[in-house]
Amino acid sequence: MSLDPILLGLLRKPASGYDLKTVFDERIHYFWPAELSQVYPALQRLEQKGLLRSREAPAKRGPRRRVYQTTAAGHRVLRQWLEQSPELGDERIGFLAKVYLMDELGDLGKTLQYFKELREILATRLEELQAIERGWAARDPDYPDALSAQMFHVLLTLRKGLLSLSAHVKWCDESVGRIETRREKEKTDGRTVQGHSLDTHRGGNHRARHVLDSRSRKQGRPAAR
Amino acid sequence: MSLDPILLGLLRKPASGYDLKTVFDERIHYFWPAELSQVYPALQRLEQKGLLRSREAPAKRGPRRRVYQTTAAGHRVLRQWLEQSPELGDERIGFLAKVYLMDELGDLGKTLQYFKELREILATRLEELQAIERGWAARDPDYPDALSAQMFHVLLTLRKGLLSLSAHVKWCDESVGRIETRREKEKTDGRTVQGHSLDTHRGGNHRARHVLDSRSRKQGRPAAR
DNA sequence: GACATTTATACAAACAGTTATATAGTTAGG
DNA sequence: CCTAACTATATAACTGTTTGTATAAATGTC
Repeated sequence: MSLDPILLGLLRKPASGYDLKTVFDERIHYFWPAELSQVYPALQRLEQKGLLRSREAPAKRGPRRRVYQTTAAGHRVLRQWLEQSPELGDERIGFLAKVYLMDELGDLGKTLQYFKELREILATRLEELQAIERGWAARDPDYPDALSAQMFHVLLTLRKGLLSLSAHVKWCDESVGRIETRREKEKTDGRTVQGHSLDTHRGGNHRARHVLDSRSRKQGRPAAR
Repeated sequence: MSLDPILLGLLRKPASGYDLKTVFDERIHYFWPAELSQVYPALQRLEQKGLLRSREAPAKRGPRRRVYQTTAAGHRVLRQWLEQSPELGDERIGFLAKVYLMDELGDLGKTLQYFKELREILATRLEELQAIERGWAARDPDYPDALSAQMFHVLLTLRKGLLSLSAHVKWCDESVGRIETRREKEKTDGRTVQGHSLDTHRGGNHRARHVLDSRSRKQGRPAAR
């Protein structure tokens, strides 16, 4: 998927490209970041397709504003997208890729440091979301009841962030523990722990195999994602 | 970041583009999917830069193979990348974007159905990872001790997947519960729950504001990611 | 009045990734 | 012997995203 359906969803109420960028940076960036240079051409493209309409709007300060809004056709496209079944999509998780390859450094101390830094970054974002939740609760004695349909759906996304980030922080803590234990053992064992080859978990191959050894492709291919 | 450092990491042992695609589809795709049509040009580019070297290799079956391997320069670049501090990166979570906008459908039943389907997809992937972990444990009485440095790092990434997916499944279950409760209330209240506007959580504005109303930009911008 | 900041739009260039297609030798089954 | 499936490489066309730059009006402040 692309930015387009998100723009159609946000433009149920009129807004300029600049307004949209504000919203992306305040709320949406947690699950879909966007740059102005991506938003403006997208708005023009969607208007050409008839999914948005625009008008000049009086600018209180600064240059003239162009304000966009979703058309009936746009709403149809949006609903069509919303009714499709969920897909996991192709996540690219850079910080995990690094951990996967970090044995290259041959220094568990570096891995440990990496996890400690990562934990701080994740904990900071977690606190950010917790502050939002506390804010809602503080202002609304009935929270989390009596929310509008819109806010109810926003709450569901917020909960995802909270649960997900908590799990990530726990993972970091667990990893720090595992690394420290392993380092202890390295010292006691005289720093020559070699253990099993990477192939061990792939079945009892007598012929030593590297991670990259090729085998049946089709079987290994991921299912529909 | 891009595919490049991952290729440098995997090519510490020689492999062809085809071999690499196998590895991506078997192991790496959980955090970094890649297509052959992306791998081949990348290998050529990295060889031109002197980070990889290649040679023709005898093909046991099929056409001639070109086998790549990381050079000393490539290892330096890889280590440089590995030593950089972790970054969260720009995750794009399509299934969350949908939930965020799903109030458009005006039908909580659709949202409920969506979460039930999502739960199944996530639970299936979770079981996939649990099976891998069980496989390791079954074949190795000492598991998770006595792993090679490489396998230890792979274990850390596996644990991330397990904790992360568990949290996602719990989020789905929690959401299903919230939605069912809310639907009950809708019936009892005579299907006219309006609740608060979306602005409520943003502070006590007397002047009604929409999500998309523009406000100070710089403050709202996300910090370094 | 000079300068920085904010609001606002736009486009070019580069980078990253996906989909589709072409090619061709090898192996296994019917 | 034919064909399907597998192994293997390659490229073109496209889509999506990021980075950098140009422009310009209005506001605030030293």
